[in-house]
Formats: sequence, structure tokens, C-alpha cells
Amino acid sequence: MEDWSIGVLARQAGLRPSALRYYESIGLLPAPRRVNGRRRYDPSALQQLTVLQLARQAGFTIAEMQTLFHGFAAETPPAARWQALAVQKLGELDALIERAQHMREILKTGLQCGCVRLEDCLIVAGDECCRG
Amino acid sequence: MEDWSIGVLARQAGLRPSALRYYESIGLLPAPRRVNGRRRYDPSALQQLTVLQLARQAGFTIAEMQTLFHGFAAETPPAARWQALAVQKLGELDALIERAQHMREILKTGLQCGCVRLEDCLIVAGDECCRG
DNA sequence: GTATCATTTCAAGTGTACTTTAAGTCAAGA
DNA sequence: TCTTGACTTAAAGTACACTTGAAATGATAC
Repeated sequence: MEDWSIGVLARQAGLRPSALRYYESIGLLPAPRRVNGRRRYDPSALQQLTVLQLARQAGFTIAEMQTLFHGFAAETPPAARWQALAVQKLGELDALIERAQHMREILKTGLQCGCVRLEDCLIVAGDECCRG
Repeated sequence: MEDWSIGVLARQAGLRPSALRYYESIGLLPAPRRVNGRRRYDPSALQQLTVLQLARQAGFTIAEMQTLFHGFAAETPPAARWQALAVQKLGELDALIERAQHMREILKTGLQCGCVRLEDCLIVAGDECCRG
């Protein structure tokens, strides 16, 4: 037997077993085979979970992941539906990356400044730091 | 009078008035002056709100924004506390940007492939697309 | 003056994404 | 055999970040 229990798979993926059961209950993760009622996962399930994690951590909702990865949403739309969402999400990812980079600059500037409060740096609107 | 009502400021910031009241109630946004009981905001408040929005959309929690922008958390830590959090968040932002870029590549690849389901592209683990 | 709309407070409600609890089953080790 | 620990289901609970509702007040338009 080369397959994993829910506990082992969850640990590999950095999730709790309850999260896997939840994903399965909503159809985001396929139901694995059972042995004596217990779930037994093929190690390839880790792949799927990893992508789900990646999407989730990039701000995708579960509904979006359903559409993207399984090609259907609440109302079983056309097969090309996920592609429209993908295009939309590409734009959102670009915006997210830009905002994250902007925020990164703000934090870096604040750290270099050494303000008592980061707020003090922000008051001057980014032109110069609070210590000039 | 060059200042704004809560409705005007909220619209400028792309938020609902209720969000501004909520931020104020938890101390994330300073209480503005009142005229006949109504909040009157200095236009500079838009600056603060914009930064809050940026942080929020980059995945910061309200508690983190409290610490970063006002220099205190639940248990009034030392003044340098926000800097430790800033360093941590810099790392998280880098991770977020990487994940977002990775996810962007996955979506791009899937769109170029033209799979019926994005899942089909992912099954081959990224080496090549489902149409070879 | 009156109708309408924005605002006020406070409490309760909402949506997302899980986690926890309860009560029970199963397999392995001492 | 007994105990321990991981697993099962279903339902209820949780955390975050607001939103909504109710009842009242203020300001504006006609």
C-alpha cells in the first residue's frame, strides 16, 4: 500500500484533516477510495492540494477554484467558463502583485527611517521620510 | 468648509460608510471632528484610508494594521514592535508575490492550452500541457 | 412646512472558510 | 483483552471583516 491516510496527506499539504473533509464535502477535492470506511489517498492527491493551496494563498475563493479546476460553478455554465474567469483572475493577480510590491516599498521605507510609528512616515505622503 | 461627510469620503476611498464607522470603532481610523453630531473629515483622511486599503488588499489583517500604523497591538508592546512585524510582513509579501506569479503562470499556460478543464493541464504536473 | 435623504448609535446579522464537538468505529501494540 | 490513537459523520461553533436593521435626528429641496 503506497497510499496515505487523511492525516498523512494533510500533514504533507500543511492542512488539517478537517480541511480535506471540508473540501471533499463541497466537491473541491474528489472523494478518495475507502478502506474500512477510512479515506485512502493516492499520493498524487498532494499535487492537487498543492495547487489548491497556491490558489487559495493567492486570494482565490473556493467558488473560483471550483470554476477554474472543475469547469463548473453553481449553475453549470458552458465549458469555456473557466477561461473567462482565468482571464479575470490574471488581471486581479497583476493588481495584487502591484499592491504587494507597493506595500513592500512602504514597509522598507518605514524601516529605513526608524520612525516611532509607521504612520509618521506616511503622513508626509511618501515624498520623504519623517526624519527628512 | 473643505471637509467631507462620511459618505463623500467613503465614496472617494471606494468603501461604504459603515466600513469607516467600523474602522473608527476599533481605533484603526481616528475619530474626526463632529458638526452637529456628524463626522467631518479632513481630505487628508483619504491618504490614510488609501494606505489601509492597500494593506488590506495585500492580505494584512486589521490587527496587523493596528500594530503597523499605530505602533500598538492588544497588549501595548514596546515601541519597536511594529518594526518586527514589518520585517515579518516583508517576508510574507515576498512569498505572496511569488505565489501570485506562480499562479499567473498556471493560468496563462492553461489558457494557451485550451483544455476543457484547467485540471487537465495540472494533472501532468506542469511539464507539458494536456495537448502535449 | 413637509418630504426626502444622509447621518447617528447600537445590536444583530452575514459570508467565507474552515474547526470543534459528540458519539461512535477500527486497528495495532502491551 | 484492553488501551490508545486515528479515523468516521453530522451539526454546531468560530474568526474575521464588515453589513444591515431599527429608531431617531439633521440638513436640504420644494
